Amino acid sequence: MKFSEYFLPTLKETPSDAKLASHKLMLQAGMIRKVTAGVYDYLPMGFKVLKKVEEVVREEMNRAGCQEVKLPIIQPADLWRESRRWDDYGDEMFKLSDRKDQEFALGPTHEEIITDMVRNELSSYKDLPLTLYQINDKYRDEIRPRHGVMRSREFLMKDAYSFHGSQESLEETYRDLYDAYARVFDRLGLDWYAVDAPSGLMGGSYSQEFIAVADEGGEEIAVCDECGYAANVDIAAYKPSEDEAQVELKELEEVETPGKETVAAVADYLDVPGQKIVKTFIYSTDDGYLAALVGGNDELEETKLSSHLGRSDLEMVSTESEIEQVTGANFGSIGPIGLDIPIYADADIKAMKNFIVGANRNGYHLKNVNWERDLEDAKFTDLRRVQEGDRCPRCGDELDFYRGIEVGQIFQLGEKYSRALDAHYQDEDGQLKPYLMGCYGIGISRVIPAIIQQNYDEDGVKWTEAVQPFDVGIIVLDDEGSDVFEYGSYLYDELSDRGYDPLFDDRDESPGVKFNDADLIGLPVMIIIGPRGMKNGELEVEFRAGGKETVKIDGVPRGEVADRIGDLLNR
RNA sequence: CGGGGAGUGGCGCAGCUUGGAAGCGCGCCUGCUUUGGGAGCAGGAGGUCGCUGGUUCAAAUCCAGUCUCCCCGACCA
Repeated sequence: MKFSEYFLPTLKETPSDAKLASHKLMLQAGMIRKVTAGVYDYLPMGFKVLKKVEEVVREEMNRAGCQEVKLPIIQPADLWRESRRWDDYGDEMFKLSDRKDQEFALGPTHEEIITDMVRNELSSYKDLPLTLYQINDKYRDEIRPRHGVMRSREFLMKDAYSFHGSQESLEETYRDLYDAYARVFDRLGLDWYAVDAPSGLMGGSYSQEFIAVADEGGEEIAVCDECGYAANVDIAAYKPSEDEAQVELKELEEVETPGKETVAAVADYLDVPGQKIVKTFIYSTDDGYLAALVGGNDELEETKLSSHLGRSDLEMVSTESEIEQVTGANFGSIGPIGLDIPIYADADIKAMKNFIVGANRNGYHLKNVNWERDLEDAKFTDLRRVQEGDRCPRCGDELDFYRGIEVGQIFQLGEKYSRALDAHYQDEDGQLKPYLMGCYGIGISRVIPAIIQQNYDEDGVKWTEAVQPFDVGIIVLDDEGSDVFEYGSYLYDELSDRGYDPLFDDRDESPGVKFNDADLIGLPVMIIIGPRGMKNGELEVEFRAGGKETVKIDGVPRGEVADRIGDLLNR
């Protein structure tokens, strides 16, 4: 490609509304332009990179035995009503209607569509298993789109769906797809972790996310380097504390704590460590109230509570009047003792003795509370968020915490959609059974900012080999008609003929502009041909990753120079 | 949805407090000079000041409403 003919509008100044490096660089390097919040144009170079990501994914999906299809973006509301997700997905969906007032959605995902497609065709166990995938735009009316194509409302996703007659088959495909994903992200050059994940709106039993490590990422994960345990912090488990040594159980005692409404204030007032206090949260459900208890310095993880209880109707009681009605006290003094509601306590505080809770009487707390005597009905389970210093639930080694960008997620969905959509097959005994399903997504468009976020410097992008938009740049530092330009022109043709993808910077621009653009757009190698080098009988080859080579051209046949450059490109 | 901020040539911004000729830098066009890390000189094109209404002799500027966008948070790939 000749730069002068390529639609590659680089920006000297960085757009003010971009904060993240990947967002800035994609705009500056002329890859994307914003159309409206969360919706972007891909310019030629951006699109080229996008297609490279897509191709890596497609190759690995095909290799894993998946078949590519193309499903519609416009989807009828009826299908979504059938799966009951029309309301569950809610405002997250772009909804529209046609001239007859028929309702539709722009597909945020395709479980309904694909299940509908196969339900009339896969009628025998002999047809299973089957895995289909597509690479297609998805639409989600994000609450807050941000960081360019990192979180946008229209985005390109690879989504695959598998159908099975047995859990074993589902698990086998799940493992195969896991392996395929590992190959994809390795090939793309990402530094990534696969972590246990909540399955959210998709439903299902087991799910893992693929997280590209980046400090600016929106996901937080806990990882054990010792045994390989890795989980999204929303569900990450920890190893509970050991029982405190034999301690005498002291007498329960009500103490005055006037106006002390926070853990810190109470701890300070009573001169005890904050962790000695147990926090109480009251939740309402369709079937009444319940209490959740965590340590004073811990954070209740609602995801854990709701998945432990297996219910999605949890709502934390957050108005003064309601909390008073349930406990008889205001927020600063609520506690579990004397409440006639189920009590769930975090496993980590089970070992505590003689601790402190609110007295359910304004301005008072209870000291020397003990489970076996005062709260014998409390049920213990993992309820709190993991935190710095926690130990691995499997091996006890200390957990490491990272932030990252979610680039993929795989789910064992089970029967959720096949049941809802009445999608059955007949097994060997002639029994009608719903398929077991899995689904597997990769955020193709999000992979690009993830790669950039892991590979850039102050000058611009440093592409990984799998997605680099060009193999090499040819920078000529003289105008058309000069020997310099002519030599560059020759190398451009020659390298193209040899199967490389060069960008020939033939623009009438000053050297500084050309060098800076080359760095910005991430040309992995620059071949620099200028009058100065020409005079010395040489040209320079400069690597984006660092390092420089000089190639002698004086008296050397051009073909040999091209050979030499080819060697340098291949190393 | 809560909190903060911004809408002025393609991009980045000033002007608004105190109403009175729409400016600056970059980019763009023409010509000449330049050419190894974002060149110089000269000339030029380009703007419904987000939108609607109001106040006023006069509104980018004051008032009211409205739309859009950005940042932080709760949600999600």
